[in-house]
Amino acid sequence: MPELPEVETTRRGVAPLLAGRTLERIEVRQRQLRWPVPKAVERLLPGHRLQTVERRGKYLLLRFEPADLIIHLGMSGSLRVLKDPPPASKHDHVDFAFDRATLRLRDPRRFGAVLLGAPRAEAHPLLAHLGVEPLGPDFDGDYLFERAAGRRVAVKSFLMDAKVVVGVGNIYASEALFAAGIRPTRAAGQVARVRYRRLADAVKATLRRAIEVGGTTLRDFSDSAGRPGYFAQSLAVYGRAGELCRACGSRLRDARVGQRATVWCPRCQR
DNA sequence: AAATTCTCCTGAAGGC
DNA sequence: TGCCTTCAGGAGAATT
Repeated sequence: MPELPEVETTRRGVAPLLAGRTLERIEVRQRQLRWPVPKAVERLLPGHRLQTVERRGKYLLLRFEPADLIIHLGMSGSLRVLKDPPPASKHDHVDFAFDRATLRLRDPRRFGAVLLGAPRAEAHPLLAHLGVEPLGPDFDGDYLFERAAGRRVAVKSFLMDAKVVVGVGNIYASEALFAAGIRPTRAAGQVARVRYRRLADAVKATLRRAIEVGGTTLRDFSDSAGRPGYFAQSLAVYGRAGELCRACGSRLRDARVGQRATVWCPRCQR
């Protein structure tokens, strides 16, 4: 599923191909995504040039002069740039036809979103109160420690709270907590400052490494091949419940934490 | 205010 | 082989 690294990979794939191009028309085949695709998208954007493609958390922001196009990939969304788009298949919900290529949104589960930020995405209610960027300068252990003060929610849920820090989904939260030696179920307010420093470093390292690996999907970005299961081979705990810890050999435990599948090593993580 | 539960959707996986 | 059930999951909304 698209996490921050895959969204960033998508951004890096789309930007050089489409920035500066003119959006000629939009075809919405399925308007009912997470929220209905606003008609204003089709009304305001065609005829305008795409200025930049940016990212805020897991939201992609396509900046046009009149307004920003906001795209979220949800769980199963993907974007492709197609020079010569084949006929749309069942889950190809929206096409953005630019002068040289078409940006096509595919999203089988329809948890994704296409929205309009008018005039700018930052003002949109969904983005206005987001937490800090995990790879930005404001995210560090001290920040986490201060935000966690008094919180009794599990540290994993805390780390996945977009009002705290954006873009850390289930996979990376699980992996970063393992790397930092912190048990996911521990109350957020019961984690020491020094351990939050390790956690913040682990989040950054994990995301950066995944973005690097995600770069391999860049190369075949505009062809129609499915994307590879990047990063999967280097996962220490996610999806490995019942298997043995690669660090100490203990059997990995699992439970649901905040409605999310969670795996940890009972020996390495306290 | 904070924490928990519910909700959207479809494909994959498991059970029989 | 096939049908039915369960589950996964991002994250806002609703509820406690």
